[in-house]
Amino acid sequence: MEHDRTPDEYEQARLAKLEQLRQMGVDPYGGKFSGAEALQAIADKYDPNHEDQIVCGAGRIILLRDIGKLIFITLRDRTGTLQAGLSKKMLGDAWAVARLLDLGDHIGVEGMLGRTKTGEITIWANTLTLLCKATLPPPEKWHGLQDVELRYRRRYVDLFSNPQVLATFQDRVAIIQTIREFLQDRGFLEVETPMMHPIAGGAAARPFITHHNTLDIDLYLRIAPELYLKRLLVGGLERVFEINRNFRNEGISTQHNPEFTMCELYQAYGDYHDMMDLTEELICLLVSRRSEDMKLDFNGRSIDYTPPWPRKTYAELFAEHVGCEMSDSAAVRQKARSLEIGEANMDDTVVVNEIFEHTVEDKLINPTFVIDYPAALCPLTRRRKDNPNVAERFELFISSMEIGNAYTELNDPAVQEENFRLQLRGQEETMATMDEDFIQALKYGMPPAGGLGIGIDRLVMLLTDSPSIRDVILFPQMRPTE
RNA sequence: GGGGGUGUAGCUCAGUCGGUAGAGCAACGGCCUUUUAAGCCGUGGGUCGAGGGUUCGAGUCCCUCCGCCCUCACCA
Repeated sequence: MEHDRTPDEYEQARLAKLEQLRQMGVDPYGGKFSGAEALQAIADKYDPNHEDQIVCGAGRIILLRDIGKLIFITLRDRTGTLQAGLSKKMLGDAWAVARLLDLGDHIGVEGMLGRTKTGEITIWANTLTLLCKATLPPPEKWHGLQDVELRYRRRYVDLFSNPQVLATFQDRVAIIQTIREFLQDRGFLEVETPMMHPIAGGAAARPFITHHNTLDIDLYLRIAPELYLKRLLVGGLERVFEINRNFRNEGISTQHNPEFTMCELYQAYGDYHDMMDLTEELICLLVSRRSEDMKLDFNGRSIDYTPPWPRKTYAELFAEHVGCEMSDSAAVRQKARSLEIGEANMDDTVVVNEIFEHTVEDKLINPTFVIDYPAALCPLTRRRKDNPNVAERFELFISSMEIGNAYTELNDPAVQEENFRLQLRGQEETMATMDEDFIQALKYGMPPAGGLGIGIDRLVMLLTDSPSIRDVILFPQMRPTE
């Protein structure tokens, strides 16, 4: 539909100008433009005592004021904005080009760096080079692009018309860079493991299925890199991490996108307490770069990241917020019924977890480590030595969102194999495949280790006060338009 | 999948009780050599998301469908 659209009056007008430019011998799509300095750098070197500096800049026209024989243009590049003054007298033949400029075009100008009567730093152009004629108009200059659907579908327009959106994605880049540096400083090696898995493992989620023609096998887009990163532990990469996409074929919401970015890391000879220390240190570092007092607003609420963060056991939080012990099966069942949880066909552990998710998680606003999960929920986790029903696992909650998930990794191949068997029982065929190779890897010996996963998108949401995951993913998944 | 909201000009938005479809920006034409979201004069621009229904008459009321947003459910 988009392709068949007949040009509207706006596009027609610009196409007509484009044709005029071609007839004048001007390439409306320009080419390499050498010598342009960053606009901010140009503005910075303005010197009222030397208004004879010749400078060269390029950018997109975001505002245009036509005063007759003089046109003022606000140019923007990656560094900022700067005014260009185009006068009929100074441009000569190129004045004809100037008169055909529109909002959204890219141009390059060269000329003297000066000021206007009102003090605005301005490049008084001697030459004007058209670098790209835009044949569709930008959104309204006051409000930018507001329509949420269009913002996601045409993120390129969102980015150039809403400066705050660009700033958020620049923040995202900086955050991820800081995470990389933090981990590299601690001796973690960044690796890339397969995105296409013959067996979808490392998490319980419905995978996307694809097919390799030559091998004639189905493959799954990975739901987690965990099992491959642990193979690397076996291989001797004692500190390893990966920041990359996971794919889960599940619901879409303000906290879920089918593809999302996860940072997973593994540290040999560590445990989940080390992972808590590391998580707290990392996130506090990120927060400290954006906040003087370790507080950041999210969704209209102030979140206090001041360490140390509480580390409370699952059982403790359950008793505190639910009002009964999780071991009290009768009370737990009664509570479940009062929450309208269909508990009849569920194991006690599952019922407890349902109640936990309904009752406890939305109370966890400031960063909180929930530790020591029921072992039955954690097939990849080592059990506590003093209590085999409890797994050495934590989840980090901030603003009721699960931000991190970590364990002391299970490295006993026999226990791992048994856990897989229990997990596979009763599951759908597509998800029920034993990863024999992973068990084999464990048999060669995986050092005891702490492992951690941090949901990067959700973390960026918190750090940039973005209420939806779509606001921190450049191209969120949308239903295609027909 | 359930519930709620929303869809009007390129963009941002009004549109009352059912009675000729509106504004700003943008566009087009004109004036203007120091503007600052430039200003002034003039002109054009609509499948009111799609389809059906009620009505003398529907942007408005009803039904179906579609997109998007929120929310619940689902979701180690």
